[in-house]
Amino acid sequence: MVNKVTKIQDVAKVAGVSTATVSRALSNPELLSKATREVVNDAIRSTGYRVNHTARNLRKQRTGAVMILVPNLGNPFFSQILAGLSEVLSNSEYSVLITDSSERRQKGKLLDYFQDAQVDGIVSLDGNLSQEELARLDPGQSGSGLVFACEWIRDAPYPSVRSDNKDGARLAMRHLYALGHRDIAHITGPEGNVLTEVRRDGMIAERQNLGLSMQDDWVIRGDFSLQSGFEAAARIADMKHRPTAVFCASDQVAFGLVTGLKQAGLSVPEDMSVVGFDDIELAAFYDPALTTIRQDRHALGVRAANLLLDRLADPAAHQDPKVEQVDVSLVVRDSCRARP
Amino acid sequence: MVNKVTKIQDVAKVAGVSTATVSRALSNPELLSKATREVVNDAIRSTGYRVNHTARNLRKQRTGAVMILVPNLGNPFFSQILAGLSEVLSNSEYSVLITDSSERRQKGKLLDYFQDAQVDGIVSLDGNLSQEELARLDPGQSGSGLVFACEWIRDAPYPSVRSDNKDGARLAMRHLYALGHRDIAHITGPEGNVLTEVRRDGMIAERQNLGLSMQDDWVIRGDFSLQSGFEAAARIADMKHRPTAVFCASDQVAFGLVTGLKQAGLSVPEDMSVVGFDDIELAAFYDPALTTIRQDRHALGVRAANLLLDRLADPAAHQDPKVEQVDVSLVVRDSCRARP
DNA sequence: CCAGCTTCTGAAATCGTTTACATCAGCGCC
DNA sequence: GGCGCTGATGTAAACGATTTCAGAAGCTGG
Repeated sequence: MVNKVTKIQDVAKVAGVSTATVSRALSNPELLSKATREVVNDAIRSTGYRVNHTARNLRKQRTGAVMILVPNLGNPFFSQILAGLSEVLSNSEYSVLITDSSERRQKGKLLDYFQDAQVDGIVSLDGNLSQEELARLDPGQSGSGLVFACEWIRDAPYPSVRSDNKDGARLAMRHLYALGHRDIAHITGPEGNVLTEVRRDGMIAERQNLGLSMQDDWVIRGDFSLQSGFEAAARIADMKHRPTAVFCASDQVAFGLVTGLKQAGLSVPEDMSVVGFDDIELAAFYDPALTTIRQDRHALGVRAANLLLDRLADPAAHQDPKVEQVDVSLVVRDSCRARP
Repeated sequence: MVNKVTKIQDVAKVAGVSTATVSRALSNPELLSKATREVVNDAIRSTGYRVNHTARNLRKQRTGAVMILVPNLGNPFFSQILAGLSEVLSNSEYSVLITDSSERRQKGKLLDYFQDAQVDGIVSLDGNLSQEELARLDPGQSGSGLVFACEWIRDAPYPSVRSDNKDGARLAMRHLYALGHRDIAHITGPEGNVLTEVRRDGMIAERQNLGLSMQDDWVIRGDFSLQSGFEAAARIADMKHRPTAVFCASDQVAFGLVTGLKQAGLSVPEDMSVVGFDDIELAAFYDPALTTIRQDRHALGVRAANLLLDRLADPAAHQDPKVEQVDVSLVVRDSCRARP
């Protein structure tokens, strides 16, 4: 006894109108007279009718889906952004497809996937898309359906939402400076990443502002990971002119660093002050609780989603590649101490 | 100059065959003679044809999507499971919709969403679905498209993939016992959660096995969160007969506990041994590096995805609600010490 | 040489909507 | 009274695939 699902025909029959009228009741109620509208709505309720999105999308020549491109689904950093994105998008008429870009790239399948990507819009958290990849993503040269969040592509004409990373670097450096530190190292993100560059440049700029000198080996290549912070610790511990503070490009790096330093016999904050970046939840519960730059990742997601929805709703109106900047703030905890 | 997208008609014209033949070349190549097959394939290549999934799905009376129900997208614990799920599913013909169940429930929209959920299958990481919710999810009483991962619903006839939580509890207790601990506390997950119960029961069972006594207040209600571990620390520190070791229901709880104990003047592992559960990435880089029960979250995701795909491919063949158990293991690090 | 198979292909119906166009009634106005 | 306009509705053609059904061609065996 399969409960045949009701379609627009059935509703029309019950209401005693044509399918066109039912359709209009759904999408353009203002076209109908009050009377019919009510009859139809009653029929919809009584039949328990649900619109078939596949059919609607086919007819409307769209997919009803937006894709979110995440560099690495396994990285918890992104989960809050995803939550924000999903919060907005799932209340829209779009469904949300989440895809791990690094994993697909690894399999050489990303391009195929893009070519096939049948979505109305894309939010990319991945700022390392190649020209070729972009070309596939953006077939109609319009670019209106592509929005970046968190990361972005330098000099490319896509709208994006990002944290004020430069200000983050500035805040971190000022905080350390105010505590008396003059010899400050930096562990970067991975090369080629736009966040890496902006945070590094922000740090260098602020360093010059403050009139601080700079040793080349105080900028240490990392990749945002725990492991890279851990490895950097060994190098720092071995320096003969050792910095007294380290500004890390991510909280994970900072955690790895603290652990590594401790193994090398240096304790934080007594022997070394450490500032992170992100303020992931664990920062407050680490030992020592981590002083860091707070990024509002949820807001990043929410705003990117809205940006995309605006563009999809009216592609013409939003031609300019708007860049929205989200404020960051310094969260002072226990991983920094005044220089002795 | 809009590049009109090629449809099956165009391919047919180029290849000099009917659309039916092109369609067959795509879905049932074995029905065609070698010659036509090649002609059609060439035409497909030369036109750059991509099948329109919306049209295909409409005709095939399915949605081409599976939904993943995540209790909380903001919780990093789930991201590895998602990665595993997505790895398998995105290589299938299904696209993946990820939805935050708690967030929707909060808005009272989960039921609406389910009713409307036009998906072919569902993987739920949320074991707290109500009867009503289940009923909506499972309209065709077949249940064949619903699979649980990680969590599950007690006594409900749905297939699921889960870690061997009981064994995890056993391993943790044995480890502590072997180190000489006899007074062992437990911080649980949230009430009503099936993982909470299984781990707690596993601990109690093993405690009896080992002939250990038990103080009521040694089982402390938590909720898997950092905060709850932190709060538990205060209670433990205040006990007059204080345990010498704590088995925590999650790594996050363990982190919060360690931080809280330290604030109370107790250090880990010197004054208290601590075992976590999950082995999230940070466990290795915490201070002290956390001894914990490793769950293979990626495998959980991969196997749940395959379970679902099997069922979708052949609903009849897989009627029994199969339960797959994934092994866990003890990872010994630095947060436990032999009892003095 | 023809009946009866196979094997391959094409014509056309179909999936469930939306929407361009046609129709028709009612109304105001000269 | 006839004309044009507006507002409300219906008819039927899309949207782009899959699939049923039937027919054509090629074989086999008697």
